[in-house]
Amino acid sequence: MGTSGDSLPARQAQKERTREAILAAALELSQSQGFAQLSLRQVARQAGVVPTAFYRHFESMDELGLALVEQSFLTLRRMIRDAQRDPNVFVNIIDAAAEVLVEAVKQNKAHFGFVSRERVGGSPVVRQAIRHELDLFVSELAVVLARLPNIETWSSDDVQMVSRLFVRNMVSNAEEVVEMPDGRADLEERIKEGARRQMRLIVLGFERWES
Amino acid sequence: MGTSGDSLPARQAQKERTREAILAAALELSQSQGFAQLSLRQVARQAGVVPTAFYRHFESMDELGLALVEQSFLTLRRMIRDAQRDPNVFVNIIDAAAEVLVEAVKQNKAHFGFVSRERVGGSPVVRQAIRHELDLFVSELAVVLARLPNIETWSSDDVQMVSRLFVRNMVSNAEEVVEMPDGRADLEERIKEGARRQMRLIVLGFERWES
DNA sequence: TGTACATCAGTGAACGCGCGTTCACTGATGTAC
DNA sequence: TGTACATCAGTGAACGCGCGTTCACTGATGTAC
Repeated sequence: MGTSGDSLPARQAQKERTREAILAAALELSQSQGFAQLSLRQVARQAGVVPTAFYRHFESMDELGLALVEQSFLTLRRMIRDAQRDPNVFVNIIDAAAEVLVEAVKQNKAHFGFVSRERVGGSPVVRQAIRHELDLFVSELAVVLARLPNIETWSSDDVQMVSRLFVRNMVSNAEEVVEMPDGRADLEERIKEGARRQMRLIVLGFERWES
Repeated sequence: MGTSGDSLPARQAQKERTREAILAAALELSQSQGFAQLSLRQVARQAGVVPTAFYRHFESMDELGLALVEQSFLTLRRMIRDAQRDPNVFVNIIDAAAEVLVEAVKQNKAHFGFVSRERVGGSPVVRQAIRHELDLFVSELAVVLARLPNIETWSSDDVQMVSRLFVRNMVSNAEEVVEMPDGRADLEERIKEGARRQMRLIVLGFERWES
């Protein structure tokens, strides 16, 4: 079960390539129109394939949507994993997190845009899948946060709530980065500064709260 | 130019009623499907009118969407005006705000849901109109906040930023209330408590920040 | 290696359907005298 | 008040179009011998 193109029988490899083309086509088109507004035929056209070929890969547009949710959260988790390895995290976790967030979103606008758009605007099935993944993600982030020096003494309820706030702000900031016109370094810096402030606020507020 | 049904010529009054029926139909249908997914014919059907009659009132679905944006922000502004008159505001502004927010959203799920959904998922025209209204709203709220005892000494930049955070959290909390199943008083209380905490956090954090 | 058959990803024609928009219309409401 | 005409909100038929889905198909890839 190789991940991509390693020594599969030619037929399976080609099928895999078409599947990727369909996913990429849908992701690309959904950036301007929103996934929920896409038609099966539009996606097939963009993927360079006849509409009926779509059914060899997905039962319906909803199923394709779920595959994109999965893809998007893989991207998101990779971002967190990379961030944890970044040595700057040990110097100043908040500055590093703001930096990583903005950079990762910039480089994966399609996936982050997909999540933030379809989280509220998508079909019921897709919307629910995203909410579920985000809930999971809040819990996963809570585990990471719980190990941090400033936070390790907090109650697990408080950590969960901070995690929820962080994720909520992450989503909001990702929305802003996605909407950001290209080449506006000033806007980018403002968003980063905003993200830093918000995180500091949350941590400061909670410390004082507890004391 | 009476607002509703007061002594207009019968024909105009009837036209106004049909217009309201179209707006109500679109708002209702958009709760399950999202406004961007609605067709003109669906809206006309739900409004009890033939598709061509739609054009007597709106040039296109986009124009109807803009009318709904306008309606929704009238609702939002009414909420803020009522909240300012509420005597509890002088006792504990944060608790009062959380209470008013949840109650107002509960009673206007359709409008708040419309804004939170179409803010990211709508057509470009509608999306931009909502962003513009929200920006205006941040500035308006900043004026209100600037007069509050705890805040009156802050710089206007800081007030603007706090206003932005409040509005962002308001939108997030409104989303949660809209998604809340009916009759779950426990969930409602949790959302309220969350909103109170977030507002306290923001204010506490900012106070400490400035000191 | 070569042959005969099986598999199956992608094709292309066809279908019925709801869509947005046009057009000429109808008949109740409004206006002038 | 009554009549003759104007206005115009809503009607209903018609159009061409893109849609999702079905079906029988093709031809390259895979397998058995």
